[in-house]
Amino acid sequence: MKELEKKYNPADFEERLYKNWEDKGYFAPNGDKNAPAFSIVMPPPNITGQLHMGHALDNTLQDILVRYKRMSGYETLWLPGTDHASIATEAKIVEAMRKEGVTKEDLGREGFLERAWDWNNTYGNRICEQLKKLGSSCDWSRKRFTLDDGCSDAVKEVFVKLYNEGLIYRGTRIINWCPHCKTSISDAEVEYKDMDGNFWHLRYPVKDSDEYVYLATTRPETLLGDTAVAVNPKDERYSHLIGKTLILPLVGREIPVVADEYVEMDFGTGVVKITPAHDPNDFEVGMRHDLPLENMLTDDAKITENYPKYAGMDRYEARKAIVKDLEEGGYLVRIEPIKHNVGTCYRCGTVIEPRASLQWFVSMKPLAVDAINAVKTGDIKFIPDRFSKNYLHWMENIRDWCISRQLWWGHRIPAFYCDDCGELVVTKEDSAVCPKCGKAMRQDPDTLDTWFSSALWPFSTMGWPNEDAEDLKRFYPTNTLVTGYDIITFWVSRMIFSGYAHTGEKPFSDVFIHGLVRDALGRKMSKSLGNGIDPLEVISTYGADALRFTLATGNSPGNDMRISDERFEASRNFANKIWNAARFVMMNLTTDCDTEAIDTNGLAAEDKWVISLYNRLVGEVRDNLDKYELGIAVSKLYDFIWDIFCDWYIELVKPRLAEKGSESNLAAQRTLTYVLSNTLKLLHPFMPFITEEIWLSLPHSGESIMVSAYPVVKAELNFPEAERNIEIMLEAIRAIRNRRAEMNVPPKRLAKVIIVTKEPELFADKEPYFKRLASASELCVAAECNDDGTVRIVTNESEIFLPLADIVDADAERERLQKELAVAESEIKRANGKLNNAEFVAKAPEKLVNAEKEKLIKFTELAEKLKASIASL
RNA sequence: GGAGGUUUAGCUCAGCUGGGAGAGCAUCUGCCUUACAAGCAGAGGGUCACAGGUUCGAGCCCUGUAGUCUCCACCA
Repeated sequence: MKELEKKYNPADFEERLYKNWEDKGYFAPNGDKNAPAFSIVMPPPNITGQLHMGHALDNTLQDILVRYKRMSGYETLWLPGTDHASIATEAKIVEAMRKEGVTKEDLGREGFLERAWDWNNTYGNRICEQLKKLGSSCDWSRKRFTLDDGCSDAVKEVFVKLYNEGLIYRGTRIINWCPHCKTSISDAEVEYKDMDGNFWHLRYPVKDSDEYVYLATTRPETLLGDTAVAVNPKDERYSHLIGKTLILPLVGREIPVVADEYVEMDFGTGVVKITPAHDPNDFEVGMRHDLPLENMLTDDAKITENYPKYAGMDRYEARKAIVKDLEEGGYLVRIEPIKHNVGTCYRCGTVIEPRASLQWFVSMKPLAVDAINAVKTGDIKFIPDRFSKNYLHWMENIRDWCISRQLWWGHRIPAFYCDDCGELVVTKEDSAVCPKCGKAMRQDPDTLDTWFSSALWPFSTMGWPNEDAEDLKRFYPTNTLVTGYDIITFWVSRMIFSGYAHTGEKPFSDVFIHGLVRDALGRKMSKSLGNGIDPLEVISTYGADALRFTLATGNSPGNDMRISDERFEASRNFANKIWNAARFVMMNLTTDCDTEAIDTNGLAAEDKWVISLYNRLVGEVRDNLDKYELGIAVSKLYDFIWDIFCDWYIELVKPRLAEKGSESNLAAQRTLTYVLSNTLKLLHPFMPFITEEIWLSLPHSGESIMVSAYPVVKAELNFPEAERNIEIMLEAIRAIRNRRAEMNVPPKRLAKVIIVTKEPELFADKEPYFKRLASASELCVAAECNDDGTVRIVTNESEIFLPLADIVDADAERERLQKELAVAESEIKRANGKLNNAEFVAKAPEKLVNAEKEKLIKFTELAEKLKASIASL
């Protein structure tokens, strides 16, 4: 046992405690194979990342669950790791290189990868160190990386497996191309944004005719890639044109008019230009009509050399030039400004260009079946449930997943080509020899979508594909996944189908969804806005516990939250409150108290009262935690600690603490220590540092609060009579304080307190409390009181008289009592109204009807008392 | 175009299966009462967005309207 520093200063101990926990190995599973298992895999932060509020929230919630389960006797694993974040990391490194005047091509693939690994070795661990400051109790000895050998092996295994099952294929499709990142991206990685644009209304001449067809486009430069114009086959306006030939303006190419159901007759002119290489719908039309693919853009969105006049122009530059030429050639009919949605790259914000390209895809429909069932049957639950609707909608309308990326930092696609005979081999081996001609094969240069490896995270980290791996057997499927709603499609959905497809089991049972952290104005925190609050700064100013408390409080599942400095300050003040309460308890400890159990013999009513309330709190907190209501749990702890324990209980026992050595004194010490120590345990998952620091200073058994047992409800700790006894006293004290404050009676001006009650035993021996807490000079419990010049306070259980003749204004007193009488009478009216309502009496639960009856009696008595008081004035 | 969230005190938000509206911050009043001024004791402040409906009873359930935010889809 050691003394606490006078001032709460989290910086003094947080780091020391964390190091101790880690050194003692508390974060690792405790090896108790008889206990039930509980596991969470951490959503791996990107190696490019610095800890931001989103991580802080996500990991705080996970840590709360994990610490709770660990203390509740589960063998617990929280498995951490990092994500190589292929596109984000590569972009970052390329940018750094650009400043040095070096390009990827200068370094070559090997050189670039070397640099990327260096970068990972230097910065990849940074965020893990930051997570430690937050108090995250994850098992760092099991830390994984999506690009480490084990994860890479799992990726190859899955790729080969799905390829052999025909669920991974290579083909030419329209994909989303980011001209800045120079890679394909998946549909999920496209963000649509509202932008101003135009409809350029054009006309294309019909060959050997004076006729024109009129159509509109938002991307006039794609005219270069047109290989047809389409109309609806039922459209009589154009039936004479079907099969005719048009002359493509500016290019002079002859293109056919085709008939296709895809064209809507009512939209625009009912004529659509078809650019199969640059539009997904046009691509489909092109397939049906066997149209050529005319790719008119380079990989950085410049016009290809096939069109010398525009070659090398950027797509927007070309747009201007082409519009100008169309106008000059008489092909531009008019320009109509519109607002429309434009797809952009989720990483860099560049407008994406749909582009026909040879890529690898995962065939999603067959894989989605189990993933849909899992959520429909409740095998996997979203918390809150409403997110399952989002998820299902997405899964049920899923399209094939483009997984190849034209990047170097990532898992290289395990496919090999024979340049001689064109043979393709997909294998886990690092190299391949052509089975047909025996020559060395060339590996596909592309890498996989970064989410391909994240999708396997719950089991690749536990040793899969080795199905005998210890962790896999013990901790998979995991219990809960904690993540934000913004990542359900990217990640959660893909883990779910991958889990079923590769392990035959769900990856997790519960998906606990939280919202985004926003600034005080409700804006998403972002670097570009500069409105981010740095969690590390918050930790150094207010402490990790204050940060965690803030994030856990007033936050309900799935909803966004706003945070600001005032809230951190309030949380820090709470920590300070606990700190001082603990110091007070320790100051008064003269004997070694048992914190695991309490002998309730010889306890005073207030001791039983606080223990009884504590005992109820245990049940409620556990219940809330089990239902993922973390915010509710922590606010109940806050109320109990501050209001009940500090403001009332400690104040109530102060007089007894002066009577050193008495039985009453020892009982108070026992109660203080027991309740404080166990409340700290309840609070530990939320505020691990301060609870440990104090707990270690109190009498305790065991090495650390974090491996102590989470409190359980004990039937023998319910004391309803003591609760009533104390509540009635508190009501009287509150009423006296109230009245005195209203009358501006200074606290130092003491007054005799006379209580008239039918249950005098309730107030026996209560004088010290009224003296301390209600400025009483003495307490008289009497059958009646007719003193003049007294302040009268009427409560349900008693009437209280305060002789303050010199400051009492009889008229004011009368007026006040009249007001209270009016309130009482309205209550009577209300209760009568209910009880006279036959339907209420017939249909409402009996308990409620009885409560109303009791109220009626109470307020009737109260009104009588008030009337008598007024009459006697 | 479709779906969902949200609307509660001046501000930020809780309010768990329908049974008399809560917290923090801010404001006002009085207190350095020897754990804590990062504190203590009090006070004021809400037609629970609006309109209907179900119910004995609605902040909570249903329908509609409006504001706001988000997701999905995307017609050239």
